[in-house]
Amino acid sequence: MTVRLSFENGTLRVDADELDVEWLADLPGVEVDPRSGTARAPAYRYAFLRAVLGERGADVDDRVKTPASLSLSTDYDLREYQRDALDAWHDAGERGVLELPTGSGKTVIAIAAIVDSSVPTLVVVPTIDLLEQWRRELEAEFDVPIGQFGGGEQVQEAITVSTYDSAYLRADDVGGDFGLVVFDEVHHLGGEGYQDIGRMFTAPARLGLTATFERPDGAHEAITDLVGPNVYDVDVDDLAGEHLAAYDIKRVEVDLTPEERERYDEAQGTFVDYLRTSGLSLRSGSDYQKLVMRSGYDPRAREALLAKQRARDIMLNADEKVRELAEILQRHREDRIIVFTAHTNLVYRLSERFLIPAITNETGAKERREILERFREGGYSRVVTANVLDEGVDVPDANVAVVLSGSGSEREFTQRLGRVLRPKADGGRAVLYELVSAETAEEGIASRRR
DNA sequence: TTGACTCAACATCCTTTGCTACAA
DNA sequence: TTGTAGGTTTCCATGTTGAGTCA
Repeated sequence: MTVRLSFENGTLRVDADELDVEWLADLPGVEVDPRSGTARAPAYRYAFLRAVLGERGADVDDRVKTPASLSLSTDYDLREYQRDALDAWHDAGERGVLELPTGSGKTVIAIAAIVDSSVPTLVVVPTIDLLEQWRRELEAEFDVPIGQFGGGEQVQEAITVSTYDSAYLRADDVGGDFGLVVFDEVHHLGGEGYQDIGRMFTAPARLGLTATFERPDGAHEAITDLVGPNVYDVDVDDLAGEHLAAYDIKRVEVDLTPEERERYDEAQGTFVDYLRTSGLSLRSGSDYQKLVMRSGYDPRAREALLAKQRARDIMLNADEKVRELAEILQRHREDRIIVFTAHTNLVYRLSERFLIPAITNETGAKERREILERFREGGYSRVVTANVLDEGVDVPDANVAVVLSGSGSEREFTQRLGRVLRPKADGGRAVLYELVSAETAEEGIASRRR
């Protein structure tokens, strides 16, 4: 029996000369369409299916484009932990996720992996900014043209960098063309739509890079299926002091003003009252999701959610935080500071009050570049931002971070901390201030992210 | 080529103690 | 008796991004 494998529209088509439908359907992951009689499997099962067919003694007529090998080399000298991470990935059969802190040189490891594999490679990244950074790195490192999907360009080369969005749009087409896919910030692959990217490529070798693999919604399990398990992780604290700056986290509790306290208690009370009287218990994010759905048809649920929103606004944007920030700015006159908030309104308030340049999603690309450039050169020593600079942007190094407000996300916190961890020329310590409104739900939020 | 716009997608959003029906 | 799963169906608000369209 000869089995033919081919890539077709993001799936793997499985044909046999004497069409034995039952035999085909018995292959793991293969489904037979009863009308057309064609058998298909998700593209990412390609390597696995080849192995199974081999075990079952079938002849395989493999028409998936076999990626030609490239001749690549690199001058990079890997640090010990980078070498260990790469070895762990090889030992896992070139499938898996490396969890390393921001600034630990994930790109370098990926480049070494590309050299070791020397097959056509797609690098998938979440933002245009990262697309450009990767492209520059790869062009500097390799003597071959680098392709690009995204940011207004659609050029395929043996080594191509793509945004997640473009990879999703092109997967139908090019899903069979690569031997290795590198997913930068691989936690994004857990998004419902993005998971398809992992499914629609045949690449047997897969490398995921992230600073925080686990997702609160559990979708890292899907990533494990698509890319491989977490095969290596190193913690910030393992590298701090040597490869990253040593740091301190200082938590500062502030009180609400009497007027804020009154409004907070009233709003939070409305929310808690609703929970008590509706018999709804909130133990997980999905419970909260139920509440949101309920708010679609239950006016009391809607009012409860709006009240919760008001309570959040009050505690996250408390006046006393602004006063505390003034002191911190005074104390760190000579330092380079990034201030983070959860809401853009507060960003603009702080920007006006302290004359600090602001960056939010509303800041155009050109202005954003200019501000960051001046920050890099020292013209500005402070920047205030909401979530824009959390990830996927090349932010010049600072040594003080002030988290005025944030979410309970461990990922967000890790990324913000990462912004001050580049090793300091003078060997100095970095510091992160975390401002928390006392006796509010923010205390819970703050402990969740740590 | 650029800028302004729209659109779809993604992420976070939650809290400590309880009701009800059903299966083991 | 004890333990466990649980429903309604597309979703309150805010922040952010990339792609696409059009002038």
